Amino acid sequence: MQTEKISSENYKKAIKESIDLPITEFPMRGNGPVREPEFQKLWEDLDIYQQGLKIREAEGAKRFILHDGPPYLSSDKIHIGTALNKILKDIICRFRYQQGFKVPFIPGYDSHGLPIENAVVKEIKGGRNAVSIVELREKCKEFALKNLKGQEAKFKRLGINADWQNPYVTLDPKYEAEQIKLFSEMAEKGYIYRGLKCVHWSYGCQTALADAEIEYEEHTSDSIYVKFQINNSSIHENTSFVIWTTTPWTIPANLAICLNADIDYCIVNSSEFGKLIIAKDLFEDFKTKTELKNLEIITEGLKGSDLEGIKTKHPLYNRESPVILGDHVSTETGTGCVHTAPGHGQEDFEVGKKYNLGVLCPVDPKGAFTKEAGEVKIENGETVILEGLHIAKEANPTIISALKAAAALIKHSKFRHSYPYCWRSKTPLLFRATEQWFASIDSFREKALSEIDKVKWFPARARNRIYSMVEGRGDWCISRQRTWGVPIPVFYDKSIIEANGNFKVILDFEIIEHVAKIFAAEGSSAWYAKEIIELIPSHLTSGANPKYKVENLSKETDTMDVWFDSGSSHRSVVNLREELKSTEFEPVDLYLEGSDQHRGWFQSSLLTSVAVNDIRPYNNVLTHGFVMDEQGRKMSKSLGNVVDPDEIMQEYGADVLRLWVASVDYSVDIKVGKNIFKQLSEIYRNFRNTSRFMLGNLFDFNPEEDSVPYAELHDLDKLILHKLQELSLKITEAFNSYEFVKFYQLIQNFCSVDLSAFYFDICKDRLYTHGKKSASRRAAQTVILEILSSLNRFFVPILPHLAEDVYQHTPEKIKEYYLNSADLNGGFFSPKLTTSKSIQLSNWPLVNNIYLNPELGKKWEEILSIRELANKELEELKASKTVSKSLEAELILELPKAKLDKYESVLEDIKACFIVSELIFKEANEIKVIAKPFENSVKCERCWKHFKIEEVNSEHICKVCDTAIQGHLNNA
RNA sequence: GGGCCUUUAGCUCAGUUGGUUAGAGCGCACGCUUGAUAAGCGUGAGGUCCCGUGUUCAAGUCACGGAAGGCCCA
Repeated sequence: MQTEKISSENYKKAIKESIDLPITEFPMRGNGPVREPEFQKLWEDLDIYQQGLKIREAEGAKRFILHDGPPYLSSDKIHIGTALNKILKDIICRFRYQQGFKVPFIPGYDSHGLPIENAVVKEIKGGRNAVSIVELREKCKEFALKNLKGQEAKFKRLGINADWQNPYVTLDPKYEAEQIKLFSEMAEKGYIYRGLKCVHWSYGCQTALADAEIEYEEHTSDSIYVKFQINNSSIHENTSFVIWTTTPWTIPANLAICLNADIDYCIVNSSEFGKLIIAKDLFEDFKTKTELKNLEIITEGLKGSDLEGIKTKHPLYNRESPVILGDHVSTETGTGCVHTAPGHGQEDFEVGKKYNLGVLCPVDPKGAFTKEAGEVKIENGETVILEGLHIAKEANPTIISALKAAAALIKHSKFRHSYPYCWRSKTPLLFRATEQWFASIDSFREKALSEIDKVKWFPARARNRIYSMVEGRGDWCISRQRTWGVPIPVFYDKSIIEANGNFKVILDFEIIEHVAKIFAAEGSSAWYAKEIIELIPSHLTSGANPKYKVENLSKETDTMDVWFDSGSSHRSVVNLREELKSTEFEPVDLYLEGSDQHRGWFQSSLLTSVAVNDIRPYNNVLTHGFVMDEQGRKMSKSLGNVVDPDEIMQEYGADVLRLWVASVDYSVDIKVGKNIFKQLSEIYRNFRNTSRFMLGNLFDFNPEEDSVPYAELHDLDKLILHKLQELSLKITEAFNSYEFVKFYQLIQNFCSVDLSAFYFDICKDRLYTHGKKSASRRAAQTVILEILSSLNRFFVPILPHLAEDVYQHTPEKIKEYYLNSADLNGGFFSPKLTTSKSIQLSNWPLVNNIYLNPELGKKWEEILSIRELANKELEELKASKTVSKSLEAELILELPKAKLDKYESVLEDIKACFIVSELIFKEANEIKVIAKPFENSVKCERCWKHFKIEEVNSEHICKVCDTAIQGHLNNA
């Protein structure tokens, strides 16, 4: 041995050199915007998605299916809400994978519908009529697929792990083919019918409009008060109901007068018009508006319900207009007696259906009266045939004149109000009853409701929301008068006119089967591109006595509601894709969408699935709220508070965005903004630094050789392992119930309170100064590796890039250990893996029961509360400037006898834990901590602890440090 | 206008069946450290529990009314 020969110079040099500071290349800052794409490239090169499936396949794992709801392809960018949605899905899929499930995730896109059609038409010179339907649809397809590429790039940038090679798109020919088969099956069961519905109609464009295409503008209408005289009633002789309307041209379509059962009506005597019935609350208003003199109420106390069934005479025609009741009638304006024309208003239509009034809609698509409007006598005694008169031009003056002639017009004036206009032709809109296709909900409503109760809803209140919607909803109008959609595959036989005046509908399942084959091969544009004869199996149109005569047929021009498109995905995707399908149709594990989808996809999927599969399409449904700005207000361009996920990723990276998703209670609306991301990036950095400290202190650790058995660990080590297991339990529970905000709070607390401020701070002495190979340092490293191996994997679902970064900077010896230790916290990787270049394929850490030690936890809870007291005392001491750090102090701990006995054995641990140089126990009745400067002590130049002079050598080095230095010099 | 939902510290969240002085982490302020250093440690200051009324010995918690905000409808 050369010990005695070690020169004082070498010894002095070794004081610093022998200190084992952390060594790692792992950067403090993530620099996500630059480095995340590098990790994503690695994953793509390794084909992590397919790899994962293969591993689980080899293990014979159970499947977990989260079926993606398709975002709409109106833009090549994604909304922050869409980012939230996809990140949540990704977190869940990654977690389920780690738990051992086989998790196929097929991303989807919704590609048909009005907004795309409109955006495309806007770009066509000469408007929509400048191109053929097939050309227009081709442009729509190109537009949608271009946006798909854009959105896909954003989703990948978010780090979403999915089958990007094979997404599903609703315009995919196979998708469309399955969709019309589903339609056909519903029709076969008798769930599809053709009926009337009131729609916003633009006579300028001669088309029905969707809500999004309506603009409201100031408009001057003819406001008229009209009396409807009661027929042959002994009770109310010479009495009339008074209605008010701003659309005189709908008077010919009047079929009833609607009152509210609960409103009070009165009879008013007028010198000019006889006795008039109006709502009592509107008497003053009526008097003012009509400027009628000498009005007086002669009878009151009549309820609407008292008047139901009275027959009045239509002022212009020889027909009756009965008094009916409806809840929509109010006393806000008018007379409380509502002119009811079922052909020209949704509420009128609904109430008319209830009373079986029928529907009269004597207006053609161009806005002119039809023959049905009949003829009226006007003021000069002339009879005018209404047919051909336009409702925006001659119709109103003519009707008003006729009402005057019939002595039914009480008052005519002009009325300015906001009125719906067509966004394109800028003409005022009308309500018009039109023929539409419907799915009859009543046929399977009960079944749908009972299936709702078999689904587990997160949060639970979602169940009530969708239940009441399905319970109360009317039939589903599935047709749209649009070009960019899946055609409704039916024909009309023009040679046969049915009782309702329409052509006979040909809904032939054999034809649809044939059309589906064509769609599957060529896409649904074939409906427009092909001749009718090509769309029908030849044996139905040929021969001596063909079933159909092609020359008599015409194609349906309506397309399907896009909710029918996406609502078919259980059929077109789940039941079609090899990796998703089951032998019998089975509900998938999870649907996860925004809360607006209660009325949307959750419902359309449920309805079509119950209709054809007789079962719900999902077993669990998770909903999230909407993303608001930092004040909790809705984002809008005009407010300038829109948060673009792309900008966030450019500034902070995807992981910070993902951390945001995990940091909030997404079951309600959530807030987002600059300050929130600033906060999050600080938390993210804390996670990095926690990981960095662990990596740095494991640089020389070989788990195979250096690990210290549990029994030989310090109390403090056992304590933190116990806390790690508690954390693991809670985090796993939180993930299982999709409560990621719990993960966020727990992991944050653990990293900053339990690790950074406690365990790590205390361990630094051991790690840095006890000597590389000392048992105490190896014990701390053993524990730190346990923590790292768990934390690294906890981070994978939420922060996959950070987790990968940590893994890539993990010392090789440790990576080998991960790969070979199948028993490390449940196996770091699958035993089926022989190499792993990525942590993305790691398994979820299992709780290690050996480490659970509640008794120890309880003991240390007490000590930690004393630590708080000690810190306060030390702080005061520091404030008095007598010491500048706690190692310069000594603590006197006064304790009751019982605690004294308990703590005596771990005195060294407690001293380390308080980070002081001297700790003295004293017996007392009360717990008390006294801090004072450690008098007459010298500082060990190496570990900075203070000692009595006789405890250090001539170089002012303590015994522990001396041993470490000797060890260092002997190994050098 | 209707249905469903939200409101606790600057931010993100806890707060059991009503029961001491409403908690945590972060941020902030002040101090320490310079051996996790564009880091780390300690201490401290922050609350009209959205408002009002009621029930109760006692209300963040229960009831009723309202406000603001959100989603879906009309």
